[in-house]
Amino acid sequence: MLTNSRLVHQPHDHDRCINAALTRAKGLCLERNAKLTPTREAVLTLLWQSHRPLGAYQVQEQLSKLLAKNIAPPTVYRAIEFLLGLGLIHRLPSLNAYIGCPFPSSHHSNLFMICNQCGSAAEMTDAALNEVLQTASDKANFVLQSQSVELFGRCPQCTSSVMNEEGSGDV
Amino acid sequence: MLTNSRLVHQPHDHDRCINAALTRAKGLCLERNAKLTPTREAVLTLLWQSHRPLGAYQVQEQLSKLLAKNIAPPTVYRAIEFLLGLGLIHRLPSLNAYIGCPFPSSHHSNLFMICNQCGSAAEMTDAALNEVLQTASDKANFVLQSQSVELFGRCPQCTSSVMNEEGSGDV
DNA sequence: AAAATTTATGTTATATTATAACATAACGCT
DNA sequence: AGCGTTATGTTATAATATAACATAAATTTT
Repeated sequence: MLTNSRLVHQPHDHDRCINAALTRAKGLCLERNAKLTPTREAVLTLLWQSHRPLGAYQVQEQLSKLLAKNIAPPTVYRAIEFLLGLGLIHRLPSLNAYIGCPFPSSHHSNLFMICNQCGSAAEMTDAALNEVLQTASDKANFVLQSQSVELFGRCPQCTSSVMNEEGSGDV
Repeated sequence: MLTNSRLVHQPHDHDRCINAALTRAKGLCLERNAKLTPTREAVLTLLWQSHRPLGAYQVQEQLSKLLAKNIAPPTVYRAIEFLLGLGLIHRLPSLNAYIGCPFPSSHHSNLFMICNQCGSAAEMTDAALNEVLQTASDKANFVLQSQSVELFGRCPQCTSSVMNEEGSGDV
Protein backbone atom coordinates (compact mmCIF):
# COMPACT_ATOMS: atom_id res chain seq x y z
CA MET A 1 0.00 0.00 0.00
CA LEU A 2 1.40 3.28 -1.21
CA THR A 3 0.07 6.56 0.12
CA ASN A 4 0.94 10.15 0.79
CA SER A 5 -1.84 10.59 3.35
CA ARG A 6 0.51 11.21 6.26
CA LEU A 7 2.16 14.03 4.40
CA VAL A 8 -1.07 15.48 3.09
CA HIS A 9 -2.74 15.52 6.48
CA GLN A 10 0.10 16.81 8.56
CA PRO A 11 2.30 19.86 8.62
CA HIS A 12 5.50 19.10 6.75
CA ASP A 13 8.30 20.63 4.76
CA HIS A 14 6.38 21.03 1.55
CA ASP A 15 9.38 22.20 -0.46
CA ARG A 16 10.60 18.65 -0.24
CA CYS A 17 7.37 17.44 -1.85
CA ILE A 18 7.81 19.89 -4.69
CA ASN A 19 11.46 19.10 -5.22
CA ALA A 20 10.89 15.39 -5.10
CA ALA A 21 8.08 15.71 -7.62
CA LEU A 22 10.27 17.69 -10.00
CA THR A 23 13.11 15.25 -9.66
CA ARG A 24 10.82 12.34 -10.39
CA ALA A 25 9.35 14.18 -13.34
CA LYS A 26 12.76 14.88 -14.83
CA GLY A 27 13.79 11.29 -14.38
CA LEU A 28 10.66 9.98 -15.96
CA CYS A 29 10.92 12.33 -18.91
CA LEU A 30 14.49 11.32 -19.50
CA GLU A 31 13.49 7.69 -19.37
CA ARG A 32 10.58 8.13 -21.73
CA ASN A 33 12.37 10.57 -24.00
CA ALA A 34 9.75 13.20 -23.29
CA LYS A 35 10.49 16.87 -22.93
CA LEU A 36 9.65 18.66 -19.74
CA THR A 37 9.50 22.14 -21.25
CA PRO A 38 9.43 25.24 -19.05
CA THR A 39 5.67 25.56 -19.47
CA ARG A 40 5.07 21.96 -18.51
CA GLU A 41 7.42 22.17 -15.59
CA ALA A 42 5.72 25.32 -14.39
CA VAL A 43 2.30 23.68 -14.56
CA LEU A 44 3.57 20.66 -12.69
CA THR A 45 5.08 22.88 -10.04
CA LEU A 46 1.82 24.78 -9.68
CA LEU A 47 -0.07 21.54 -9.25
CA TRP A 48 2.34 20.72 -6.48
CA GLN A 49 2.02 24.01 -4.64
CA SER A 50 -0.26 22.33 -2.18
CA HIS A 51 -1.97 19.01 -1.68
CA ARG A 52 -5.15 20.49 -3.08
CA PRO A 53 -6.26 19.84 -6.61
CA LEU A 54 -6.42 22.87 -8.89
CA GLY A 55 -8.82 23.60 -11.72
CA ALA A 56 -7.39 24.31 -15.15
CA TYR A 57 -8.36 27.96 -14.90
CA GLN A 58 -6.74 28.32 -11.52
CA VAL A 59 -3.60 26.97 -13.12
CA GLN A 60 -4.02 29.41 -15.98
CA GLU A 61 -4.33 32.34 -13.62
CA GLN A 62 -1.29 31.38 -11.61
CA LEU A 63 0.73 30.50 -14.67
CA SER A 64 -0.05 33.88 -16.20
CA LYS A 65 1.20 35.55 -13.03
CA LEU A 66 4.27 33.38 -12.89
CA LEU A 67 5.28 34.03 -16.48
CA ALA A 68 4.07 37.61 -16.36
CA LYS A 69 2.10 37.25 -19.55
CA ASN A 70 -1.33 36.10 -20.49
CA ILE A 71 -1.56 32.37 -20.98
CA ALA A 72 -4.53 31.04 -22.88
CA PRO A 73 -6.45 27.91 -21.86
CA PRO A 74 -5.10 25.66 -24.62
CA THR A 75 -1.57 26.10 -23.33
CA VAL A 76 -2.65 24.98 -19.90
CA TYR A 77 -4.68 22.07 -21.19
CA ARG A 78 -1.81 20.93 -23.39
CA ALA A 79 0.57 20.87 -20.47
CA ILE A 80 -2.02 19.03 -18.42
CA GLU A 81 -2.52 16.51 -21.18
CA PHE A 82 1.20 15.92 -21.39
CA LEU A 83 1.54 15.45 -17.64
CA LEU A 84 -1.49 13.18 -17.48
CA GLY A 85 0.00 11.08 -20.25
CA LEU A 86 3.11 10.48 -18.21
CA GLY A 87 1.13 9.82 -15.08
CA LEU A 88 2.74 12.79 -13.37
CA ILE A 89 -0.62 14.21 -12.46
CA HIS A 90 -4.16 12.92 -12.09
CA ARG A 91 -7.53 14.36 -12.92
CA LEU A 92 -10.20 14.24 -10.25
CA PRO A 93 -13.36 13.96 -12.30
CA SER A 94 -15.79 14.95 -9.60
CA LEU A 95 -13.91 18.20 -9.04
CA ASN A 96 -12.82 18.99 -12.57
CA ALA A 97 -9.43 19.45 -11.06
CA TYR A 98 -5.88 18.21 -11.30
CA ILE A 99 -3.27 17.19 -8.77
CA GLY A 100 0.31 16.00 -8.75
CA CYS A 101 0.88 12.28 -8.42
CA PRO A 102 3.21 11.32 -5.57
CA PHE A 103 4.23 8.02 -7.14
CA PRO A 104 4.18 8.24 -10.89
CA SER A 105 5.65 5.39 -12.86
CA SER A 106 4.53 2.97 -10.16
CA HIS A 107 1.84 1.68 -12.48
CA HIS A 108 -0.86 1.86 -9.91
CA SER A 109 -4.57 2.23 -9.86
CA ASN A 110 -5.44 4.76 -7.32
CA LEU A 111 -7.91 6.02 -4.83
CA PHE A 112 -8.29 9.57 -3.61
CA MET A 113 -9.44 10.75 -0.24
CA ILE A 114 -10.80 14.22 -0.70
CA CYS A 115 -11.58 16.40 2.27
CA ASN A 116 -14.92 18.14 1.97
CA GLN A 117 -13.70 20.84 4.30
CA CYS A 118 -10.15 21.81 3.39
CA GLY A 119 -10.13 20.41 -0.14
CA SER A 120 -6.98 18.35 0.32
CA ALA A 121 -6.67 15.14 -1.64
CA ALA A 122 -4.50 12.23 -0.55
CA GLU A 123 -3.72 9.44 -2.94
CA MET A 124 -3.47 5.80 -2.02
CA THR A 125 -2.99 2.54 -3.80
CA ASP A 126 -4.48 -0.53 -2.26
CA ALA A 127 -4.05 -4.09 -3.48
CA ALA A 128 -7.19 -5.20 -1.65
CA LEU A 129 -9.17 -2.56 -3.49
CA ASN A 130 -7.87 -3.69 -6.84
CA GLU A 131 -8.75 -7.25 -6.03
CA VAL A 132 -12.28 -6.36 -5.06
CA LEU A 133 -12.76 -4.33 -8.21
CA GLN A 134 -11.30 -7.06 -10.34
CA THR A 135 -13.54 -9.64 -8.71
CA ALA A 136 -16.61 -7.48 -9.20
CA SER A 137 -15.70 -6.97 -12.85
CA ASP A 138 -15.12 -10.67 -13.36
CA LYS A 139 -18.47 -11.48 -11.85
CA ALA A 140 -20.12 -9.27 -14.44
CA ASN A 141 -17.84 -10.42 -17.28
CA PHE A 142 -16.65 -6.88 -17.51
CA VAL A 143 -13.13 -6.37 -18.84
CA LEU A 144 -11.68 -3.79 -16.50
CA GLN A 145 -9.35 -1.30 -18.13
CA SER A 146 -9.16 1.65 -15.79
CA GLN A 147 -10.88 3.12 -12.80
CA SER A 148 -11.62 6.22 -10.83
CA VAL A 149 -12.14 5.95 -7.11
CA GLU A 150 -12.85 9.09 -5.15
CA LEU A 151 -13.70 9.15 -1.47
CA PHE A 152 -15.19 12.23 0.12
CA GLY A 153 -15.19 13.05 3.77
CA ARG A 154 -13.07 14.66 6.46
CA CYS A 155 -9.34 14.52 6.65
CA PRO A 156 -7.78 13.92 10.08
CA GLN A 157 -6.80 17.55 10.49
CA CYS A 158 -10.26 18.90 9.77
CA THR A 159 -11.81 16.23 11.94
CA SER A 160 -9.85 17.39 14.96
CA SER A 161 -10.56 21.05 14.31
CA VAL A 162 -14.27 20.23 14.00
CA MET A 163 -14.08 18.65 17.45
CA ASN A 164 -13.02 22.02 18.79
CA GLU A 165 -15.03 24.46 16.70
CA GLU A 166 -18.07 22.21 16.36
CA GLY A 167 -20.38 22.21 13.44
CA SER A 168 -18.33 24.15 10.94
CA GLY A 169 -19.77 23.64 7.50
CA ASP A 170 -18.33 21.77 4.57
CA VAL A 171 -17.18 23.32 1.35
CA MET B 1 -24.56 -7.68 -3.88
CA LEU B 2 -27.12 -5.76 -5.90
CA THR B 3 -26.60 -5.21 -9.60
CA ASN B 4 -28.37 -4.63 -12.87
CA SER B 5 -25.41 -5.81 -14.94
CA ARG B 6 -27.23 -8.81 -16.40
CA LEU B 7 -29.99 -6.58 -17.69
CA VAL B 8 -27.64 -3.90 -18.95
CA HIS B 9 -25.46 -6.30 -20.84
CA GLN B 10 -28.10 -8.46 -22.41
CA PRO B 11 -31.07 -7.96 -24.67
CA HIS B 12 -34.17 -7.62 -22.56
CA ASP B 13 -37.62 -6.13 -22.44
CA HIS B 14 -36.57 -2.62 -21.65
CA ASP B 15 -40.08 -1.33 -21.19
CA ARG B 16 -40.13 -3.30 -17.99
CA CYS B 17 -37.05 -1.40 -16.80
CA ILE B 18 -38.73 1.89 -17.52
CA ASN B 19 -42.02 0.93 -15.91
CA ALA B 20 -40.34 -0.48 -12.85
CA ALA B 21 -38.30 2.69 -12.49
CA LEU B 22 -41.39 4.86 -12.71
CA THR B 23 -43.25 2.73 -10.22
CA ARG B 24 -40.37 2.90 -7.78
CA ALA B 25 -40.12 6.64 -8.29
CA LYS B 26 -43.79 7.17 -7.58
CA GLY B 27 -43.61 5.02 -4.49
CA LEU B 28 -40.58 6.84 -3.19
CA CYS B 29 -42.10 10.25 -3.83
CA LEU B 30 -45.26 9.26 -2.01
CA GLU B 31 -43.20 8.02 0.89
CA ARG B 32 -41.08 11.13 1.08
CA ASN B 33 -43.91 13.47 0.31
CA ALA B 34 -42.12 14.74 -2.77
CA LYS B 35 -43.83 15.65 -5.99
CA LEU B 36 -42.97 13.87 -9.17
CA THR B 37 -44.17 16.58 -11.52
CA PRO B 38 -44.59 15.94 -15.25
CA THR B 39 -41.25 17.57 -16.02
CA ARG B 40 -39.44 15.51 -13.44
CA GLU B 41 -41.15 12.35 -14.54
CA ALA B 42 -40.25 13.09 -18.15
CA VAL B 43 -36.60 13.62 -17.26
CA LEU B 44 -36.53 10.41 -15.27
CA THR B 45 -38.09 8.54 -18.15
CA LEU B 46 -35.56 9.98 -20.57
CA LEU B 47 -32.73 8.90 -18.29
CA TRP B 48 -34.22 5.45 -18.43
CA GLN B 49 -34.55 5.27 -22.19
CA SER B 50 -31.44 3.14 -22.30
CA HIS B 51 -28.76 1.92 -19.96
CA ARG B 52 -26.49 4.67 -21.16
CA PRO B 53 -25.93 7.83 -19.16
CA LEU B 54 -27.12 11.04 -20.78
CA GLY B 55 -25.63 14.53 -20.53
CA ALA B 56 -27.85 17.33 -19.30
CA TYR B 57 -27.98 18.87 -22.75
CA GLN B 58 -28.95 15.59 -24.33
CA VAL B 59 -31.80 15.48 -21.86
CA GLN B 60 -32.67 19.06 -22.72
CA GLU B 61 -32.81 18.27 -26.41
CA GLN B 62 -34.98 15.23 -25.96
CA LEU B 63 -37.20 16.90 -23.41
CA SER B 64 -37.76 19.80 -25.78
CA LYS B 65 -38.81 17.35 -28.47
CA LEU B 66 -41.02 15.43 -26.10
CA LEU B 67 -42.84 18.48 -24.81
CA ALA B 68 -42.76 20.17 -28.22
CA LYS B 69 -41.42 23.39 -26.77
CA ASN B 70 -38.06 24.79 -25.96
CA ILE B 71 -36.83 23.80 -22.52
CA ALA B 72 -34.01 25.82 -21.03
CA PRO B 73 -31.09 24.28 -19.13
CA PRO B 74 -32.21 25.37 -15.66
CA THR B 75 -35.40 23.35 -16.00
CA VAL B 76 -33.39 20.26 -16.81
CA TYR B 77 -30.87 20.84 -14.06
CA ARG B 78 -33.64 21.40 -11.54
CA ALA B 79 -35.28 18.14 -12.41
CA ILE B 80 -31.92 16.43 -12.24
CA GLU B 81 -31.23 17.96 -8.87
CA PHE B 82 -34.57 16.78 -7.56
CA LEU B 83 -34.03 13.24 -8.83
CA LEU B 84 -30.49 13.13 -7.49
CA GLY B 85 -31.78 14.23 -4.13
CA LEU B 86 -34.12 11.29 -3.96
CA GLY B 87 -31.46 8.91 -5.21
CA LEU B 88 -33.55 8.13 -8.27
CA ILE B 89 -30.64 8.92 -10.54
CA HIS B 90 -26.88 9.17 -10.25
CA ARG B 91 -24.32 11.48 -11.72
CA LEU B 92 -21.26 9.94 -13.34
CA PRO B 93 -18.61 12.55 -12.72
CA SER B 94 -16.13 11.34 -15.29
CA LEU B 95 -18.76 11.59 -18.02
CA ASN B 96 -20.69 14.64 -16.85
CA ALA B 97 -23.71 12.48 -17.35
CA TYR B 98 -26.69 11.12 -15.52
CA ILE B 99 -28.35 7.72 -15.33
CA GLY B 100 -31.33 6.15 -13.64
CA CYS B 101 -30.69 4.22 -10.47
CA PRO B 102 -32.04 0.66 -10.52
CA PHE B 103 -32.30 0.37 -6.76
CA PRO B 104 -33.05 3.73 -5.21
CA SER B 105 -33.94 3.83 -1.56
CA SER B 106 -31.64 0.88 -0.93
CA HIS B 107 -29.21 3.22 0.80
CA HIS B 108 -26.24 1.89 -1.07
CA SER B 109 -22.85 3.13 -2.09
CA ASN B 110 -22.32 2.20 -5.63
CA LEU B 111 -19.92 1.28 -8.32
CA PHE B 112 -20.41 1.76 -12.04
CA MET B 113 -19.04 -0.35 -14.82
CA ILE B 114 -18.91 1.85 -17.87
CA CYS B 115 -18.26 0.36 -21.28
CA ASN B 116 -15.71 2.33 -23.28
CA GLN B 117 -17.22 1.02 -26.46
CA CYS B 118 -21.00 1.14 -26.23
CA GLY B 119 -21.28 3.62 -23.37
CA SER B 120 -23.51 1.44 -21.23
CA ALA B 121 -23.21 1.77 -17.48
CA ALA B 122 -24.16 -0.99 -15.06
CA GLU B 123 -24.52 -0.27 -11.39
CA MET B 124 -23.48 -2.57 -8.61
CA THR B 125 -23.29 -2.50 -4.86
CA ASP B 126 -20.66 -4.59 -3.18
CA ALA B 127 -20.25 -5.07 0.55
CA ALA B 128 -16.65 -6.15 0.08
CA LEU B 129 -15.90 -2.91 -1.73
CA ASN B 130 -17.40 -0.86 1.04
CA GLU B 131 -15.37 -2.71 3.60
CA VAL B 132 -12.16 -2.14 1.72
CA LEU B 133 -12.90 1.55 1.32
CA GLN B 134 -13.82 1.87 4.96
CA THR B 135 -10.65 0.10 6.01
CA ALA B 136 -8.53 2.29 3.78
CA SER B 137 -10.20 5.39 5.20
CA ASP B 138 -9.72 4.21 8.74
CA LYS B 139 -6.05 3.58 8.13
CA ALA B 140 -5.68 7.19 7.11
CA ASN B 141 -7.97 8.50 9.84
CA PHE B 142 -10.20 9.76 7.11
CA VAL B 143 -13.88 10.07 7.94
CA LEU B 144 -15.59 8.63 4.91
CA GLN B 145 -18.84 10.33 3.94
CA SER B 146 -19.46 9.42 0.34
CA GLN B 147 -17.75 7.94 -2.64
CA SER B 148 -17.63 7.69 -6.38
CA VAL B 149 -16.36 4.50 -7.97
CA GLU B 150 -16.28 4.29 -11.74
CA LEU B 151 -14.81 1.38 -13.64
CA PHE B 152 -14.03 1.66 -17.34
CA GLY B 153 -13.58 -1.17 -19.74
CA ARG B 154 -15.55 -3.48 -21.99
CA CYS B 155 -18.97 -4.84 -21.27
CA PRO B 156 -19.59 -8.52 -22.04
CA GLN B 157 -21.52 -7.74 -25.21
CA CYS B 158 -18.83 -5.52 -26.68
CA THR B 159 -16.17 -7.99 -25.67
CA SER B 160 -17.77 -10.75 -27.70
CA SER B 161 -18.36 -8.54 -30.71
CA VAL B 162 -14.71 -7.48 -30.58
CA MET B 163 -13.75 -11.14 -30.74
CA ASN B 164 -15.51 -11.29 -34.08
CA GLU B 165 -14.76 -7.91 -35.61
CA GLU B 166 -11.32 -7.59 -34.09
CA GLY B 167 -9.71 -4.35 -33.11
CA SER B 168 -12.70 -2.05 -33.28
CA GLY B 169 -11.84 1.15 -31.49
CA ASP B 170 -13.16 2.52 -28.26
CA VAL B 171 -15.28 5.58 -27.92
C1' DA C 1 24.68 24.83 -42.37
C1' DA C 2 20.22 25.08 -45.03
C1' DA C 3 16.12 22.75 -45.86
C1' DA C 4 12.70 19.76 -44.31
C1' DT C 5 10.20 17.73 -40.65
C1' DT C 6 8.46 17.32 -36.29
C1' DT C 7 7.09 19.18 -31.92
C1' DA C 8 5.53 22.87 -29.01
C1' DT C 9 3.30 27.06 -28.27
C1' DG C 10 0.43 31.20 -29.57
C1' DT C 11 -4.07 32.97 -30.88
C1' DT C 12 -8.82 33.29 -31.83
C1' DA C 13 -12.99 31.46 -31.60
C1' DT C 14 -16.32 28.43 -29.87
C1' DA C 15 -18.24 24.16 -27.80
C1' DT C 16 -19.91 22.06 -23.58
C1' DT C 17 -21.50 21.90 -18.87
C1' DA C 18 -23.63 24.36 -15.17
C1' DT C 19 -25.61 28.15 -12.35
C1' DA C 20 -27.28 32.98 -10.89
C1' DA C 21 -30.94 36.06 -10.69
C1' DC C 22 -35.23 37.47 -11.26
C1' DA C 23 -40.21 36.78 -13.25
C1' DT C 24 -44.29 34.16 -13.58
C1' DA C 25 -47.29 30.40 -12.77
C1' DA C 26 -49.25 26.55 -10.25
C1' DC C 27 -50.34 24.44 -6.00
C1' DG C 28 -51.90 23.89 -1.13
C1' DC C 29 -53.72 25.74 2.73
C1' DT C 30 -56.94 28.47 5.77
C1' DA D 1 -60.59 34.27 -2.51
C1' DG D 2 -56.23 35.42 -0.54
C1' DC D 3 -51.65 34.01 0.99
C1' DG D 4 -47.49 31.64 1.20
C1' DT D 5 -44.89 28.04 -0.84
C1' DT D 6 -43.13 25.41 -4.51
C1' DA D 7 -42.16 24.76 -9.37
C1' DT D 8 -41.17 26.44 -13.77
C1' DG D 9 -39.97 30.10 -17.28
C1' DT D 10 -36.54 33.32 -19.02
C1' DT D 11 -32.37 35.69 -19.70
C1' DA D 12 -27.87 36.05 -18.97
C1' DT D 13 -23.54 34.37 -17.80
C1' DA D 14 -20.04 31.48 -15.34
C1' DA D 15 -16.89 27.61 -15.60
C1' DT D 16 -14.68 23.93 -18.08
C1' DA D 17 -12.75 22.29 -22.35
C1' DT D 18 -11.50 21.90 -27.29
C1' DA D 19 -11.15 23.03 -32.49
C1' DA D 20 -8.67 25.14 -35.96
C1' DC D 21 -5.22 27.47 -37.76
C1' DA D 22 -0.70 30.35 -37.26
C1' DT D 23 3.87 30.76 -35.66
C1' DA D 24 8.03 29.43 -33.50
C1' DA D 25 11.37 26.33 -31.70
C1' DA D 26 13.77 22.08 -31.80
C1' DT D 27 15.33 17.92 -34.36
C1' DT D 28 16.51 15.41 -38.27
C1' DT D 29 17.94 15.00 -42.96
C1' DT D 30 20.52 16.17 -46.72
